[in-house]
Amino acid sequence: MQGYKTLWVPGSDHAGIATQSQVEKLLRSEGTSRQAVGREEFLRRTWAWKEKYGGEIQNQLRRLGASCDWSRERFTMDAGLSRAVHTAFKRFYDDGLIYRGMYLVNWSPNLQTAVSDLEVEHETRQVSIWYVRYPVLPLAENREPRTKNLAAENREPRTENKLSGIENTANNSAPWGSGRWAEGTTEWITVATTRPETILGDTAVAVALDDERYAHLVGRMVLLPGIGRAIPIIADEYVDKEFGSGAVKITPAHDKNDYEVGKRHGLPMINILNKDATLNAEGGPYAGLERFAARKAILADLEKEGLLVKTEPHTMSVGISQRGGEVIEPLLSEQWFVKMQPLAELALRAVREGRTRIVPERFEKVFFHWLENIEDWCISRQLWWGHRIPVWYLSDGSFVVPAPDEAPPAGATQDPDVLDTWFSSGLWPFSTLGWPDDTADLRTFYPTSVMETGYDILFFWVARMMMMGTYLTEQPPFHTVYLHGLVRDEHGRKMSKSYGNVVNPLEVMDQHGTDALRFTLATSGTPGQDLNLNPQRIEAARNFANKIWNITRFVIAKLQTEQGGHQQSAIDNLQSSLTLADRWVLSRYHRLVSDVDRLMEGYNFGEAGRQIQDFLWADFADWYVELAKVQLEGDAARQASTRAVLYTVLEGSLRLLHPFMPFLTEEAWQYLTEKNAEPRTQNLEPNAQRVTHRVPGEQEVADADSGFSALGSQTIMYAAYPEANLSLIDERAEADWALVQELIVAVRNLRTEYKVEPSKLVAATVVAGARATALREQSALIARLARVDATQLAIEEALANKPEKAATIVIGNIEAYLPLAGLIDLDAERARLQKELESAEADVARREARLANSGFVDRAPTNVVQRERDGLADAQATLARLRERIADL
RNA sequence: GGGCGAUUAGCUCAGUUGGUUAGAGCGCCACGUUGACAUCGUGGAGGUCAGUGGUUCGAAUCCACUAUCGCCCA
Repeated sequence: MQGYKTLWVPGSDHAGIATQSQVEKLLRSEGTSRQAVGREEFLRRTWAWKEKYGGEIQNQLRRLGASCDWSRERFTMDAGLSRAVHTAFKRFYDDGLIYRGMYLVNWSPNLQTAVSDLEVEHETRQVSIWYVRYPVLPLAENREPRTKNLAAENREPRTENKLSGIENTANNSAPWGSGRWAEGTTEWITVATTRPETILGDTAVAVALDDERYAHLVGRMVLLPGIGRAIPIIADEYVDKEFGSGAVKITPAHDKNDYEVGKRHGLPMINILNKDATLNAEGGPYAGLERFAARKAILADLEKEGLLVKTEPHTMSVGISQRGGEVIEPLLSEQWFVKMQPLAELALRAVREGRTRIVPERFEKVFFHWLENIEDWCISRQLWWGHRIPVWYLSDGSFVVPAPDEAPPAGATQDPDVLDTWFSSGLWPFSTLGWPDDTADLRTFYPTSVMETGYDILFFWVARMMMMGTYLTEQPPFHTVYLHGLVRDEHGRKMSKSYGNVVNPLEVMDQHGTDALRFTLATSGTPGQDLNLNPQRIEAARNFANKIWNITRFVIAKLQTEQGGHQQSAIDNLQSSLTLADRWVLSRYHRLVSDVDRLMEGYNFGEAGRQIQDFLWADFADWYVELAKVQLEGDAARQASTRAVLYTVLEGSLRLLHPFMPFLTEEAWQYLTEKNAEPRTQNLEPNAQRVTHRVPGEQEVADADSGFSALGSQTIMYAAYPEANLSLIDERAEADWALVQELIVAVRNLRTEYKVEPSKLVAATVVAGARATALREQSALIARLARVDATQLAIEEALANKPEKAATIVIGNIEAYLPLAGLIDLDAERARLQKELESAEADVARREARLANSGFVDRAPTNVVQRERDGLADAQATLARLRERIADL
């Protein structure tokens, strides 16, 4: 519509975890599992599942009328995009940005895979904190702890049981669980923990550096309950002496902070968990138990051994799996990572330097904060559905990363893991256009222009596209990120299947129409703000659609001439013969076009839509259409000009509204312009054909006269988007017409107050002084719209004898009298006028006070002061006339 | 703990850089089948713009603090 060459590539990612979970669920229902069917069969089943259910979003998009290029639909697992993934991995690896290592990662026991930091949600929970005392070994028996560094030489977490040779040396050999295990102990240190089961993996007890309570114990050894391992007491800056007992157990393989402490002190890292969160052999007597069962068991034993000092309620934040919902387990394992810092720097710079702009701007701060504190990205997933990591291992333990077109070495085996789905989604802006090949699409459409998505995936997706795109293509993938809010239910609750408040867009579209849903979604909120989808609002939008349809029917009917033709005409040559109402509606229309343009440029789509609705309903339908009925009773010239205005304004408004309500406007526009022999756009607006080039990076259509304009008469999609003709914005006409409207509304109001039957015509005398001539020109309209008998409507400069028994209207210097025979009660009329008088007095007083304030007169802009002066003059006139009238009565 | 957002009519929400008496839809009241439209029309009621303080000639709008709700990050 504006002549830009645009492309919207539709498609979807493979949603690795979610999809695999669904297919595994399906397999379970068949009594089998992915392990049982094997990788190949599992992938076959997953592709089949994807073919069956994967198109839902695409179907919704199609129904919504999204103008995607469906011929270019992409899927992250397509061959082309997979090659892009492989290429990107290779590039990052060769450049030293991808590495593999044994680190503490977020482990999802349900899904049995590592997940990234972003896939862990934090939930505040009420838990218990247990105080457990550990026996401190006598000085003589203080032994060197087993020191073992995790580092390179020890990749696999230790899983074998190494308890042999270590038992309780506190002068007794009673076994664990006997209730006498700690007998004879004379010194203790008490630690506080929320996870007693991890005691089994402790490799130290730490106290604060400056904690005098424990200073004498630092360097001593304690005996680990349940296991009998001797571990040291160390001092570390990490410990907060105010927290708990001031002494904390250190479990480097199962806690992020402990991991750091462990690294600082060279502590062994003992992994006590299996992949399914049951305890492994390191769990000693608790091996084989599930983590929470183990917790119970060990607490019971601690109690029995007299080691449980106390239990307190505690509030803490727990990491929850975004997909699985279970508690995430920090687990030491070998994974692939992307070094984030250098990539984050690129993305940060792009936004800081304004090469990419985030709308609304406040999200830039969030974006900066996240990227400035980013940690390396764990990209390997222990899943089958996804892009298999392009790394092959040789029998000697070394590995190679071949290029996509290189064959892996014979006999090598590929890494069994797949990449995080977002790794491939992060390449979307260019992988879908053919990258890494230098394709015509890539040259034409990359970098893209506007990335529009929900703020909830700013980090997951937008930041990764920015980082990966800027690194791999040396330019930010888009110049603008437009973030919308999330759609919630009518009371602001998140839509969820279990809650049953999910709105199915397809059902809404069946019920109220696609345009109603689109218009509601587009106009219910503001950028970046969540939107509560109110069903009543959808109905209202449907009613609006119906209104437009009826307006269009009316206009089309009025375009029929006596000859049976469907007459449309341009307003160009009619300027001189336009009525005040015509000039008013044209002015309002061009003001609207100008406002909509400004709002759209500023990404204020909702406000733009609301203004179009407001104009069409309140100005065009409620007023102009009613006026046009009267004007169409005039002579041939008046009829012709009225038709021209009706046609011009409606046709333009339909184009203006088209992005919001594409189906209705297309249909209405087709009917309205049906008999068009040639494109009307040339006549409608002086600049309508000009193809502009306003957004940097957009591709200009080769030639404004090619195809584009020729198709303009066939579909509204190719018709030019309206441009405002500022010369038609007529302040004077708007002000003059506002007075007429005010008069009409005042008469209607009086009719209602005096309970005049709607069908009854009344008489009226208007005294308008200098405005009389101008108002007289509108008398036919006033008579019809106010339901005044045209033969009994008098508009005078002045009136010698004012009617006694008549209801009075005062608007500034204008008075109107309605001699409502038999209905006027003078007392009631006086009381009514008295009320108006009071409001006018208040108005005058307020304005006088403002104008008496020298600060206001001196410092406010002149137009504001002038408006105040004009308003005061009007109010004073109203006041004077009301006083006069009341006195007369 | 840090940050962000919201708080405006009974409900759901607008209100662009501060500038007449704060708007819309739905709901409510009264009236109405006038040849576009009852999925409608006409008229109306309804708000100390969460609170306090400040800046300003002027604050729903800017600043500070507080309260409540929600979200993000740690």
